[in-house]
Amino acid sequence: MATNRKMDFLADEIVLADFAKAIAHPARIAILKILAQHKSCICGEIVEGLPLAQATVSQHLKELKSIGLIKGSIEGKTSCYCIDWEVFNQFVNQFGVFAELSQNASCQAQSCC
Amino acid sequence: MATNRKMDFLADEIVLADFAKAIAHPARIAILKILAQHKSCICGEIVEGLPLAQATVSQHLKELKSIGLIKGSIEGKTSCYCIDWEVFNQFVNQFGVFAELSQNASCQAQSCC
DNA sequence: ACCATTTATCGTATATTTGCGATATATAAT
DNA sequence: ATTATATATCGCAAATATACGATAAATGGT
Repeated sequence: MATNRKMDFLADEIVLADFAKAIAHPARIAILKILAQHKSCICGEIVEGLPLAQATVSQHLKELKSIGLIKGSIEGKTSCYCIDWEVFNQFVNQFGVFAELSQNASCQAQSCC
Repeated sequence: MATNRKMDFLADEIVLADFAKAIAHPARIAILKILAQHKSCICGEIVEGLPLAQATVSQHLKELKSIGLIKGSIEGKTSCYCIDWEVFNQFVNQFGVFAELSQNASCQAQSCC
């Protein structure tokens, strides 16, 4: 059981779900907020700002980076991260899909809800 | 290990993460798309439209309902679901938080990324 | 060269999510 | 009342995600 059915869905559904999954944790939301506030690269400050161990924060950063929401680069002894706003906005705009579908809907009946 | 640190975060971070989690699965994205297209209550048609067993779809519907993204009501022999657009839009608007933080940021340095 | 600092990765324990068959429940039709 | 249909819930197996100590790797300072 619990065989992975992910690939039985449409590509854009998977993409949007993966984006949602990337931000589906308060720590990752908090990281994005910190990065947005600083607008540039801080490093161990992210660890300081979160109630989690360094290893855990590093793991969350990796996840955000792997989906492209943040960029990272090594600056000497430290690592710098920042939000890739282009990618971020691209994802957020995806939510417009639902409103579009809603407007094009042929059946407008509102029978029960 | 893996003790739940969720409550160590801010309320709005938890709320946004929970919303993201609710849509962090292609099946639930697909369900929302179907509901948006029909704009009203369909029932077993959701099961028909997905590559998953009825029990599994019912579980996904329950998750979307529990967070308030969809509403459901029983219509005789069938169940009807539809998107709660008020709640949906409320959540989507939350993403504006990041852009706001970014604009208010005192440190605008873009040293590395 | 040695040490302190910073960050990434590994290994592992635990928690949560996902998927589905089986079954319960509720209604409609006969 | 019996049966068929539609949906929800239960119980469990498998898959993923989360958290963190330990440790590795890389750099800068002495």
